[in-house]
Amino acid sequence: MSDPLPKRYDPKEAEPRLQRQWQETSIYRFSAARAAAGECYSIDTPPPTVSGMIHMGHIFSYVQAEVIARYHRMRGEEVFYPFCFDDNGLPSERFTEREKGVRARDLPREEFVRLCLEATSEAERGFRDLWTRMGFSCDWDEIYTTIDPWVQRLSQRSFIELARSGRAYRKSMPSLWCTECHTGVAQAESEDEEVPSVFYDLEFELAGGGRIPIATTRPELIPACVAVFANPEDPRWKGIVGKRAVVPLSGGREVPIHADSRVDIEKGSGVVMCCTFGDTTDIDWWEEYGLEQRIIIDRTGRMNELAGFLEGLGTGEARKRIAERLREEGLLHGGRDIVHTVNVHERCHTPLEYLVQPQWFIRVLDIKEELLERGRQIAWHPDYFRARFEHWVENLRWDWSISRQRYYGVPFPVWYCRCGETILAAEDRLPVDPLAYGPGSACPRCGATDGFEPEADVLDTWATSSMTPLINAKWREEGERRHMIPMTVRPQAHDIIRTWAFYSIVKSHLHEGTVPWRHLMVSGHALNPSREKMSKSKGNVAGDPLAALELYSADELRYWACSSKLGTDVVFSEEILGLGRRLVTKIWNATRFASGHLADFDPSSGPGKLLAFDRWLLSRLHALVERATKGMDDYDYFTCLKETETFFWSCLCDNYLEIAKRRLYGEPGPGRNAARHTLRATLYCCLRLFAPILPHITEELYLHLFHEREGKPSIHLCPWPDASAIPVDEEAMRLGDLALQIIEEARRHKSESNLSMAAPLQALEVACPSEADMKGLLEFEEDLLGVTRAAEIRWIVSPGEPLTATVR
RNA sequence: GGGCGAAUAGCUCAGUUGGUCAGAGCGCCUGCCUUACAAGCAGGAGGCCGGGGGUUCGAGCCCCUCUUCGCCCA
Repeated sequence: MSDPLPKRYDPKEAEPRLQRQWQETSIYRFSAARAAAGECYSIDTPPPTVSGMIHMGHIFSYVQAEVIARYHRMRGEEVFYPFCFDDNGLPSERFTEREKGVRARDLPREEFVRLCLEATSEAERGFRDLWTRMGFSCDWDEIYTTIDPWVQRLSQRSFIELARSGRAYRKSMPSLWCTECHTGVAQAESEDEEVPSVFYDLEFELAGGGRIPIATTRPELIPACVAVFANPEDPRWKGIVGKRAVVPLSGGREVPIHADSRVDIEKGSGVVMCCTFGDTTDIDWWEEYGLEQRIIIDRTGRMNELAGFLEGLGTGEARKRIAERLREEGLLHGGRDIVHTVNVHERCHTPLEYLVQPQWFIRVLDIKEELLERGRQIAWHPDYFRARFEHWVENLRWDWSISRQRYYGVPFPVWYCRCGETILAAEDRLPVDPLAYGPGSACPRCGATDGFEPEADVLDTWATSSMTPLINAKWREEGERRHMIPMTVRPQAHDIIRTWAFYSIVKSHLHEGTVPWRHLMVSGHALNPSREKMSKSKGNVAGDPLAALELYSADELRYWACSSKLGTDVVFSEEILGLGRRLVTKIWNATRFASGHLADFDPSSGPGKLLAFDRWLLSRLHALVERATKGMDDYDYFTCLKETETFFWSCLCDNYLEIAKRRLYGEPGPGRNAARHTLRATLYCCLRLFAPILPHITEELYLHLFHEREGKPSIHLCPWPDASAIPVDEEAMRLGDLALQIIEEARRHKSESNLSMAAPLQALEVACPSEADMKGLLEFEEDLLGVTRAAEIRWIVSPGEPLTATVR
């Protein structure tokens, strides 16, 4: 046995030491062979987006998943817990631009990509250090990034397969465009934002004379006006339908007036203009009524020559300018300040435009039902988040746009021949960058061998990161892990249900005809003390994990991350961290005490005859293990933590330890032996129940007190406690609770008399409800005398009355 | 406008299928150096479980409705 434990636990010294030890002995290494042979618990680790922002939200969500990983490892399952990064795409580009002080479009593409690789790999080192410092038990040998060549190959293979089957298609059609980022975006990357605006009241002239009022928030789109609409039910405007309206400031250009029920009678004047394209209704009308297409906004958000005198202006400036002109012409009758909802890009909050560009899409609108069914085949934790997914799928109105007019990403393995043919790369040439290489074969349609135009766009990052379940399974790669399809669980936060979860379900459905995972573990957000979603930019400890690790131990931060039920948002609170510190200290002190009494104890000698209070504690422990295990099985680490904490503090420390002291300090004998056995078993059990959440303190204490006899090199390789191996004695449990009431009364008396708990008592008089209970309670007498310091207990029976104890 | 959560002690939250469920921790008050722990221990005060209806022998728990807050989507 090693030296006695020091009086204080020093996590700053112990945690890094233990983390080094875990790494050196590779205790978390994944064994593919064992996994294929037995039970594999596979985790589709979320690859964090490398955008330089590591914040407490990461810690919060990843700890929760990590705890579950540790639990299943202790259950004897082979845990596949890789680590990975999503390091290409817009967020990484933006990060690189900030970090390196450059702008992508000012640099040669290759140069920019090189800078991106540099910046992201630096950021990844930061992640890795933090992950290690938090004690995360992922297998660093199973690391990948979404820009790794083999991952690119896998992503391109997915695209080619979808293109071959017609599931992916290229089409020039109106789609969402960010004029700030110069790229198309998908519906999932847009969000609604309330912005103040002006509702302008305009007038259009009618071709045959007369005027009609039209209200709009976007007068700068007037040059793009291709029709005017009124509601057929609107009595005010029955007369104008079928006539033609003259577009203001257009030199007399006329557009048709149609009736359509989608016009809101209540809003504005009840007459609206239809432009190329102001909103999705404009797009619908353009298609259904075969309207002209007048594109006046270019990729950078500036007005083009079709906009006449507005040419060269941005939309905001154009709006002001045209409003002035309309007022001069007497066609503008003022405006009202309003707040309305605008569709903006989630990354930069720029209002999105609808531009017509050739884009690749993955067709999903026709398989909504199948996707909903896949959603139902997954066990969601908590279950109510499934509704978010379903709601999203039901309300989808665009196919998934996967073209990004950017630089740093997985290239489309595609060339276009002059004859119009789309040439897909051959499988054995992947990964391929068409900007650097040709297809390596002749055009299958016209036989041309050169003059191919490479696709310059890159794939949406989600097109690759949606593959993570298949990347983990090394899909159609050497060493493919078929048994990991589907994976066991995807842990993620609730904000990316519509993106990551949704796209992953799409890909697994299309490629493998199955769900990507059996379970989906959805965590909430970490909030700062003002209940806002956290961000490091706020510059406080609450947002910065590295700053927090200066003040708190990894175990304390983990305690905080597990201090609420899965799925709920939680405030970063120093108070909760304080509770974590309290618990760690308590565990240390209790074990230090136990260690003094267990140093020379040989558990193999057996428990001998257990006393009543020993049986009471073990029965309570049995119930605890059942509840804690059920919690963990249901992804409810919080219940496991709280139940264990309450048991440990109250049952074990406050009561049992105090009760057993007399025996532990006493002469060797059966009573002492039974207490040592009970204490050792209970403590070892509790440490293991705490181990997934508090891996450092429990490891430190395990190594000190249990390692030698239990054999396993780490508590994290020890088996999770088995409730069925802990004896239950219902009667001892019931009577033990009654006996505690006697102790309570003695304590109350001492407290109210301002006496020390060590103060002796003359006598306790205990009135039992029945003769039988009295007989049962007599078995507790020796321990009761010890803990209350009473000289004697006088037992009487008061039939039918609740038990009472009185100090005499 | 639709969906999903939440409303329980001053604060942060537990309360599994309706019947010892009126709970925990923090904070507060009163004591206690008790041979692990004063970062501790013992004791105490604090709530008609958001409002209103209903079902039931019985409702934080189920149903309806209203109010407030948060998130998601239009």
